[in-house]
This record gives sequence, C-alpha cells and structure tokens, in this order.
Amino acid sequence: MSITRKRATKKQRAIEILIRLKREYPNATCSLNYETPVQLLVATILSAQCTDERVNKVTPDLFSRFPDAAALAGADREELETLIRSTGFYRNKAKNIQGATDKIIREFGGKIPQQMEKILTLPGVARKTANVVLAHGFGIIEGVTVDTHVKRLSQRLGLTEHKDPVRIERDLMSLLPQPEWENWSIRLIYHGRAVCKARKPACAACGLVDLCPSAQA
DNA sequence: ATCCCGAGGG
DNA sequence: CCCTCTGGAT
Repeated sequence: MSITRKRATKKQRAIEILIRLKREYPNATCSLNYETPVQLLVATILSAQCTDERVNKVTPDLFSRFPDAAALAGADREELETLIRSTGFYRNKAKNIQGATDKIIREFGGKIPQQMEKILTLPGVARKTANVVLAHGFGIIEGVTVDTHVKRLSQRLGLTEHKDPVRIERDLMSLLPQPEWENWSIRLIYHGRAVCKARKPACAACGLVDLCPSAQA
C-alpha cells in the first residue's frame, strides 16, 4: 500500500475542486458586459488591475460613443482617455485599445483573428486577454485564463509552485481536461471574489477547506 | 524589477 | 495609510 494510493493526486484534487465549484457557482460566466467580440476585447483590456464592476460602469458610455473597431481606432485620444479614466492605467489602456483596433482594421479585415498567435500580436494583449476573448467571444478553448484570482487560488490550493502566469497556465492545462479549462478559470474567479479573497480569505465559509493545504483554522 | 494609475476597503 | 482589483510592456 503505497503513499500514492492513499493520497489524492493533484489531478484528482483539481477535478474534485472543479466539481464542487460548479455546484456552488452553477451559472458562473464572464461578468463583463459587451455586445461584440471587439467590445469584449476592449472590456478585457480595461479590466487589468480593475474590477469588472468598474469596467461595466464605463463601457455603456464608451460603446455608445465608439461602438466598433473603426470608431475606436479613429477616436480622439483625449476623449477616449476621459471615458475610461476611472479604470486606471488609462493612458496605456487608451493607447492599446487604439493600437489593437487599428491593427484589426488594417491587418485583419476589421475582425479579431481567431488564432492565438495572431491575437497575441495585438498591442496590450497577452495570454490572459487572448484566452478570455477566444473562450467567450468565439467559444475556442486554447488555454487557461490566469488572472490575479486564478493565480492566487491555484497557488493556495497547492496546484502550482510557480509565480509566472505562463507557467501556472501550463501546470493547470496539465491537470485539467481541455474542455474544462475556462470553466476552471471562471469558477476560481467567482470563488476568489466571494470567499478566497486576497487579503482575508474566508476559510470558515469555504467548501474546499479539506482539499486546501493553505486553509486556516 | 519597474512602471502605468484610479477607486474602494480595511 | 496600505492593499487589491479578471495585466502587459519595457
């Protein structure tokens, strides 16, 4: 009777965690508001270091004024900055929104490419943003979205030892079946917001305590 | 490793 | 005051 038979593997633990989180957050989905893939891309760029709730406060005015890639690319930079200012990093975000939409117009015929390598050439877009747009905009599961919540919870749950989001993503891709990758991210984000908070995790209210090496008594 | 950057909570 | 929020580029 070996140790490995008694103790659950990381993979088994990951699956059990996902089962429980699906039960707890059955209808979890992307919480950004958008009408088109381009709007989803813009909302996701805006969501860097900012709550989705705040992004959803600026996008109604933003998308009303500049509804598509052409309008965004041609927008007055200062007006755009003013519209997105409250999301923080507004100069970088405005520059990236216009750089990305301009490239979509010029090089991709006005539509967001559905290949990971091509999306990654857009300014201000790395794997986190690309995974969100591919999964929720086009239904293509290319990787695991690793944001601040997915990173923190995956580390606390002992499923990765890495700090680099790309390495964390690789670890998670090896632990979970591909069709569940985005389900994993969405549930961890919900759980991170509601229970496993960065500052003061509510372990007493967490349904994963028996599976979590970081759980506090 | 550092910078970008506002808003809200403790 | 300090920390955190669906990061990415230099």
